[in-house]
Order: sequence, then structure tokens, then C-alpha cells
Amino acid sequence: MRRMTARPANAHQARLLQLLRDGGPNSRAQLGDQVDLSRSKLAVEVDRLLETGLVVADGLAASRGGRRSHNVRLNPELRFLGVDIGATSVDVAVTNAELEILGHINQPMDVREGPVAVFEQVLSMAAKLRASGLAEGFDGAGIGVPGPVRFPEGVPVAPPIMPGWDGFPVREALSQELGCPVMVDNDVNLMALGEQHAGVARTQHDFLVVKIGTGIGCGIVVGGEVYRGTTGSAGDIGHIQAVPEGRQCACGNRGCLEAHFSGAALARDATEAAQQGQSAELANRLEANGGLSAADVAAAAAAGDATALDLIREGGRSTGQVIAGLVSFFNPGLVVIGGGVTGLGHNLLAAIRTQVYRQSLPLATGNLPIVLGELGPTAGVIGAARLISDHLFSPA
Amino acid sequence: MRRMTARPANAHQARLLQLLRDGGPNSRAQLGDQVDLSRSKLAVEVDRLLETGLVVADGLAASRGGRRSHNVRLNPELRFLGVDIGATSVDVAVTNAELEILGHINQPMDVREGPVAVFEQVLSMAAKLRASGLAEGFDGAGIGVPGPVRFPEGVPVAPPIMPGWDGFPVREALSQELGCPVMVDNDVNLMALGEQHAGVARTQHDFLVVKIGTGIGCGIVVGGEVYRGTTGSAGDIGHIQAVPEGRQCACGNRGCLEAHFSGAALARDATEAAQQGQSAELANRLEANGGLSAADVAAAAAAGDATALDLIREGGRSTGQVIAGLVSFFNPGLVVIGGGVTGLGHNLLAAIRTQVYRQSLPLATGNLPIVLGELGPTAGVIGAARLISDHLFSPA
DNA sequence: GTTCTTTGTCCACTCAGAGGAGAAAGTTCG
DNA sequence: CGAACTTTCTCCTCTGAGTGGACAAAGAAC
Repeated sequence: MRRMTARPANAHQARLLQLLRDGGPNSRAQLGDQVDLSRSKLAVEVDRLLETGLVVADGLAASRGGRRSHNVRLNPELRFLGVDIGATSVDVAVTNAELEILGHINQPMDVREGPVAVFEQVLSMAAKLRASGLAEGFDGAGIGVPGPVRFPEGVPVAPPIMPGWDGFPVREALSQELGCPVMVDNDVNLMALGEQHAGVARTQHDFLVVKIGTGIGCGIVVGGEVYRGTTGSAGDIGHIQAVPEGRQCACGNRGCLEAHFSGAALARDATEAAQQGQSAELANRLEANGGLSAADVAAAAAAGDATALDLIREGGRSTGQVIAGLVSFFNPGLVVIGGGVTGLGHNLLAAIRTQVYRQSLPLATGNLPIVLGELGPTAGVIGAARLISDHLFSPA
Repeated sequence: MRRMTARPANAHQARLLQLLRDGGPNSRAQLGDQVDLSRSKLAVEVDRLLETGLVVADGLAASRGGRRSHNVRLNPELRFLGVDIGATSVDVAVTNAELEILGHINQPMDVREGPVAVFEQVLSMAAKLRASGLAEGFDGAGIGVPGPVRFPEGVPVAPPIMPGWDGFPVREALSQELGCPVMVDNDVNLMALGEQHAGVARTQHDFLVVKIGTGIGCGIVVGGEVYRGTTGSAGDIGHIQAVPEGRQCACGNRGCLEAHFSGAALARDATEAAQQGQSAELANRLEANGGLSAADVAAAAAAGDATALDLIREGGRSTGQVIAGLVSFFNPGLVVIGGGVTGLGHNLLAAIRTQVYRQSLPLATGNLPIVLGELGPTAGVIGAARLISDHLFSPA
């Protein structure tokens, strides 16, 4: 199939595409209710979109008490690729233009192997999805990387946990390989984008998404737009001091949040506790698996292990301490907790909530929900697809 | 004089008014260079503005190698009132439409006396400026208050340091008294607005302004727009924890930044030090003035007093600690330090810089200037005038 | 079948804005 | 001083986006 080359010619067309993406098939009349255009003008723009092939006719809708309407919808053959590169695994998904996930693969990987190796893996995963008949090609791709990105160019900058990626032209390279437009962003920003449009933050304009995975980061949405900062490093909260004179961090300072709580820190602390005989439960799991992960701690806590529970509570306290500061500063309408450690669930959330509600002023916390993300491991790839679709569904 | 009632009828007119405000008198040709309109359309809009009286002819400009141009400018009789209510004093200023300060009064006051008393004082100060011939009336007024504001309504909400103001309809009351449109905002936001357009932040889109006065607060500018948060309390950083298990704060928690450093905290600490005989210099000043202020500490430090210097350094360290966290999170392009304690000058700035550059990651601090505000005590009133002018110079 | 409702198309009209011609008012240079 | 060039500003025509109403098509309600 020939891939999509057309782009909306004006703001009206862009808006119509977005309505069809977010609202599914629609009649001209329904579109008219949402778009503040005369019916005549609307019909013209819809006809032009039909000509481009971005939009296709979709039969007759049921009557609403009068003549039945002719529905239109986004071309069901459009395909977007969403890629979410984490520190230790990659997610790749195919969506249609309405951003429904048609196929999704996750594979372990080490981002430190560098861009060339990782790219090879991503491309083979994309090829696998294509081979399974889900897509003949891609009309656009979004990709998230676990570090700061110079957004306009789509290039990672000075990423601490992914040496070798600094300055690697991710956007251009992937665009070349896939033959379609590509947008690159930080993984946490994509998670925020996902939760904003398909998840728990659907009604919010100003909110934070704290992703606790191998590391820890924060997505910031201001006025409905992802905020990336002056150099693309906004939301880099892993190295805010959570514990004065605390643990030594890889960044050179002491007491960084990430050194005290993250997937990696939790696994480390649990292993220490097991080795020191503080918890039989954890020691058993260490024995059995040859190592401990955040999931082990979650399981131990669920089984009633006090040490595991303490670790989670203490981590939640540190995290809550930092989030409390951000809440005072930013006054968000919602805080979403996501990432790999959401398996820790309610225990973690309770510890964070307690700390935030205690430390921030009532005006900021009065009506502030702190909740878990709704999309789990798909948040990143959905956000990635959203990113490229926002780009393509805006005036050229 | 009849006060201005007209408003720009469309976005073009609004843009033209803003250009004339920020660039002074201009010819049609010069305006055309900045506004991306055909000369014919531009002429039409300028003529309409002339009809409204917002803009007046301003004679012939010097030739630039051809026919001399007819300049136009904002009506020089337009007057804005800028009011900056602090915790312990009020500033009131009159500006013309180009936001040049024509007159400025500062008077001591205690905001805790409540809105009625303070209003009376503000109105009498405004009357004094009017009586001195600077204005026959006001075309708009901006007012800043030292606490959170529900911005659309212009009403303070739950202000901790100004009991009695909660819910007081500042905007409506002042508008009634002055007979002109009024906008209300937090004092720190106005300071940010002032520094953004007339001060040190002129080229920045994303920056922070930390105001250290009686209390401590932060103005946040995102994409050139002041960010106020979901409930109007964004930037309320005085109660972020700077010292774990630190001093008891009035808010009920321990170790809040404001409890460790602010004009009030500094005066308190200096008095304690003087009473405990730690500094003869400070003790002398305490004796002489019957009390100590931040200015006394500044003077003592300038005279070489080690205790005063230590207090400043320690305060700068606490402040820097908090700012470091904000810098990691927000990744601003500039941090401006302002407010009453800027008299502490270089010593304070150095302590803050040291702490921030040490604690935040290089990508965020790499090219991050941390500077003192440029406008000093006029930042607030200039920002206030700017606020109302932005409102009036936008499409009705 | 008649009447009412909803949907979609067609067409005439309005209006913002572009762009060119040309007049007005200067400067520069031989 | 006069001719040629420049800049500014006005006027007039033309275009194209968009509106709104008339009308046809298609179905529901009675």
C-alpha cells in the first residue's frame, strides 16, 4: 500500500482529523456541531479530506429521527508505530489512526548497548509486527527514550543512563529506515501524553506524571501541552535531594531521590536486607531467583512481609517528600504515579499521599487527587503514537 | 477628560497597540514591517484606531531617504494605575500607555489590617498622584496582593499572611472606586511580568522569579505566559522543606524555607545573634534602631561583620537548596532573584549560585544565569500596569 | 399519505485582505 | 537646479474564504 503523504491543508482540516481520531466515525452533521463552521464550508473541507484519502466514507448511520447520515472516518489502513525505549526493555506497538493498539511486543534490552544495537532490535520488532499482517508499512512513528531530548531535532542530549546516545540523530535515522515521519521525545513525556488523552488525566490541563521505573522522572503538562524546559531536561527529578547527607548517588551528590527510591534502588535495598537476614521471605526469593526485583518486593509485601513493606513505605516517603515540593511549586490539578513500580500499588500510593498531604499547603492539596496511571505498560507506546499523530494532524 | 472606553476590535488592532506600547511612536511603514499585513489593510486598521482615540497622530518623522512618514503613537493622555500591596508596605504608581512611570509613591502599611483599611490607603495614595497633576483619571489599574488569587475573578483565596482578605472582591471593589477596568494578581507574578517585559528577562520564554521579601515566593513563566496553577497557588515555595527537622514554621510543619530564610527570618536570626553577643556590630545596630531589619544585616555584612555574613550565606544556602530542586524540575532559562532582600546583593547571590550549581545536573545548569532583578522596588507596579494593559490591549 | 425532522447540496452574497498603480514628498547626484 | 531614484501612503480592483438561506433527499411519527 502507498503510505499516507497528505497532510491537512489548513487548521479546519486538522481539527476535523483530530475529532475523527478522538471520536471515531462521525457524520458531517455531528462534526458540524463540534467545529463552529457553516455546514457548507464543513462539507467542502470534508470533501477535500476524502480526496486526500486520509478520510474515507463509512456507510450510513442509524437515523436520529430524520434522514440518515453518511458517516466518514479516518482511513482504517493508516498505521502508526509507537516505540518506548526503557532502560531495560523496549515496547513496540502498532496502532491505527484512531490510536487503538493493534499489536504490542515487549522485549528485554539494555539501553547501554548503544543506539546501533537498540535500533536493530527496534527495527526487527517492527518487522515482526508487519510480518504478522498488522501493517504493510507505517505512516508515522513516535519514539520515546529514557533521557532528555532536544525536541525540535529529535536528538538525545547528555543522557546520563544511556551513554553513546548523546547526539545520535534518532529522528533522522528512524525516519530513514521506516520511510515515514518520526517524532522523538523523552519517555516520561510520552507517558504523560498517553495518560492525558487515553488515560486518567483526560479532563486535566495542568498535571504531573511521576514515572518510577529503573530511574525516576516527571512529565509536566501545562495548559494541556507537555512542557519540556529550556534544554529539554524539565522533569528530571531523580536527582533532587530527598535525604540530606543521604546515600551516595551516581551523579556525584548525596541523597538524590533516585539513590533512595527507584526500581534499581529498591532491588538493591531488598537484596541487602535479605543478605542481612532481616527478612526470611525476601531471602527465600533471593535464593529462588538468584536476584531480587521490585516485583519480588511487591510480592513479599503482599504476603505480609514487614521488611518489604517498610522498604516500600520508606521509598514512598522519600518520593512524597519530593512530590510535596513540586506540588507547592506547580499547584497541579492531578498527580499520576506510573512506571514499573506501580506493582507496589496501594502501599506505595498511601505512603506518597500521606507525605504530600502533610507537607504541602491546603490550598494546593485541597482537591488534589494522587492516583496510579491507568494505562500501565502501554502508556508509553500510546503516547508515542499520539505524538506523531498530533504532528501529522496539524496544518502542514 | 473622558477616560478610554474603546478596546481593540480585532487581533490586528490589539497587536498594533502592543507594538506602539512596547516600541513607542512608529510610522505606518515601520508597523507594516512588524505585522505581516498588506499596507492597505494596515492603513485601514490604523485609521480605525485613530478614530477610537486610543492612538493619535504624532507629527512627521525624519526622512529615511524618501518621503517622510507620519508617526502615530498611543494617546499620551492614557493613564494606568499600578498597585503593589506587600506585607508591610504599598507601592502605587501612575504610568502612561507606554508603561513609563510618571509618579510613584511608597508607604508603610500592615496588610493584616484587612482589605478595608488597606483599600482606603491605596485610594488616598491614588488620589494624591491624581492631585499632583499626573492623571485626571485612570483608564485601567493592576493590583498585586501578597497571596494566592483566583485570577479570573480577581479574588484572593486562603491567603496565609493576610487574614480577612479571603474572598474579598478586590477586582470589583477597586473597579467600582476607580471607575475603570481592574486586574488582580499575586505580587510575585506581577514582579515576573515586570522583569519579563521591562527588566532582565526580556529575551526569555521560560524562567523563574524568586521574590524574597517578608515571605518568599516564586513567579513562573512558561512559554512567555505567567503560570498560576490550578487554584492560583503556583509558586508558593515558602513552605517547601529546606531543612529536615528544622525550625518550626507558622504553617505547622518544620524546616520550611520561609522559616529559615526571608526578610522576617533574617531579622529574627540577627536579633537573636545580637542578643547572644555573637556580633558587636549587630548589637550596636539593634541598640541604635530598637530593632533589626534585613537592611541592617546587609549593612553589617558590608562592614565586614562575620556573623551577618554567615547569616546571609546560610540563608542563601537554604534558598539555593530549594531553587536547585526547582531548576531540576523546571529547567528554566533564567532565574531572577528579587524582593526586599536584594540589598544583600552579591553575598546572597553567590551563596545561592554555589548551591544550585552544585546540586543540579549540568544539562539544567549548564547555561543558566542566576541574576538579581533589574527593576528593584518598581518591578511590582510596572508588572501591575503591564497586566491591565495586556488585558485592555487584547481583542474585546 | 401527510407532516415533521434531520441531513446534505447548491448558490448567491458578504467581507477581510492582498496587491498593484500611482500620487506625494523626500534625497542624491550630475 | 533638474533628473532620477526612494520611501510613504492612498486608492481601487480582485480573490477567496466563509455565511446563510433555499431546497432536495430521506426517514420518522401519526
